Amino acid sequence: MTVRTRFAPSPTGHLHIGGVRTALFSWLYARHTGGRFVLRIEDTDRERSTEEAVQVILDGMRWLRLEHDEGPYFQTQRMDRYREVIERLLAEGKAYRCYCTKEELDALREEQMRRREKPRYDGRCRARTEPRPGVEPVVRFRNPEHGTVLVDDIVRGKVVFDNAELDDLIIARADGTPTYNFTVVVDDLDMGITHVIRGDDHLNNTPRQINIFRALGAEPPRYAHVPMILGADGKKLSKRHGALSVLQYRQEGYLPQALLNYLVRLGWSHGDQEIFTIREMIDLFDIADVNPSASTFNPDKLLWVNQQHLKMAEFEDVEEDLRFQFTRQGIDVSSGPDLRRLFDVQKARTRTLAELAAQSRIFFEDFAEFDAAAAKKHLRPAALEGLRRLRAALAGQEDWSAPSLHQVVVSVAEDLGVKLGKLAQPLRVAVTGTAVSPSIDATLELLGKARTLERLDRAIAFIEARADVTPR
RNA sequence: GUCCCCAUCGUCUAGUCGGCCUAGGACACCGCCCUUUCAAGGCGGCAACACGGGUUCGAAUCCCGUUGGGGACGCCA
Repeated sequence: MTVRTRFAPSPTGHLHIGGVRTALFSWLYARHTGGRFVLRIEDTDRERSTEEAVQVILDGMRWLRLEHDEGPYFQTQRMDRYREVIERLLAEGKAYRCYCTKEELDALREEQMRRREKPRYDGRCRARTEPRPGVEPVVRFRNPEHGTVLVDDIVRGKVVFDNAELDDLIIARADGTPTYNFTVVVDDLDMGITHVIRGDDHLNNTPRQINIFRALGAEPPRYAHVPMILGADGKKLSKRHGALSVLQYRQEGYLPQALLNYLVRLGWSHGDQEIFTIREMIDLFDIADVNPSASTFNPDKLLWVNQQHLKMAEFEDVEEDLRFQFTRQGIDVSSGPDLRRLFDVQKARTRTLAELAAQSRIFFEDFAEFDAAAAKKHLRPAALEGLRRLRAALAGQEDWSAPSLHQVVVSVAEDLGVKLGKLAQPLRVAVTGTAVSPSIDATLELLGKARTLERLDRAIAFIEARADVTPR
């Protein structure tokens, strides 16, 4: 039997970290087993579903490269099918029309809460045969009254629910549209889903869904309820608790493989290994190894994982997102160093593409002024002689590659009889405006000869003016 | 409130059938080293089996309870 998993988000907001992880687990499991991964958009709530949200989900999944093998299916396009199944259940007496008003149900709920009972529909319309004038009925599923339902969950183990705890849930609203717990069952059945991998918050829905499967004469799929991701406050991660849209992570310069790596380690591990390529995740991941306890989202670790992936990344792999960062930060990369070379130099020193772009601005644009602290410390009269000699040596330099430039700096330092640091730091501040940059030879190479000389002149003039030294 | 789930360092986790656990790794934090800056890297430090009962020669590992945390209880998904 081929494994078929699915990711079934509802387009009512952005796609956040929690959703991404269940999508990842489903995708990984399908890939690991050579199965199929289905994408389904659960948009039966017409009030809250939007076209934009659908697009955001699709864009997010594409960016993450969690490609689906089938779909996206839209529930709104399957209305006829749901209606057909509802009619069938009604005809077979497995569902019935309920004429209770919202007011009545609210009162019932309130009363039950007051009596310290679990709020649930009491089945008062179960035996009703006559319509009630003026009330459009909803359709309720006739849940078994006795016995138990066993959920044999892959990550939770066996969980038993008492049917007496469950009530007759609404499967069709007064306007005839079907509701979640029902459409999920019809879809998972029609789409041949073998493994439902979803958030822990659905565990309580599962016995109801299993009962509907049985009423339809079908065997339910296997279930795997994965633990939730909690925010720093220990509460379920949601928009209010710092759950950012996936695309937000793209904007902040995270790599999709790093985000996925971080997420896969939340609730799953393979010995002491922290960094996984996508290939390794596919090979090693098994839904049965997911642990059952909830975990807390830790932005610091995500940053570290991203840094690790950035170090290993190939230019081709990140080029698109890197260009996106430059554009986003208003940096025109059309004139300046080769991006590939820049990336290779910078990738080991930054944690995100956003940082990488920000720290690379000086290779494309002139800086407005020297960083005050850096200038005060390094652009002093004592540095003048060294900078002048460097200016002269570099002006005559033909081979503008890092190794040769390194030689130039080293020999000037030797001539001067100073340690490299004494010369390199003033030079760094002179050409970048700050005390922080890649190694000085790589910095010069990336800057190019023209920019380097120009900035050296400017720095020399700056010191002369400041120290009131007569130019020579 | 009722039902369901969970419980190892601040956080993510290792912990195969109970003995190899004086509880390992990673992030963060703190030192030191390396060093042309910042990083990266190397070395070291801090830090946990929630509590109480059992079972057993032996329990972080099994059982029960307590406590704590989370989730669900919609004509939302």
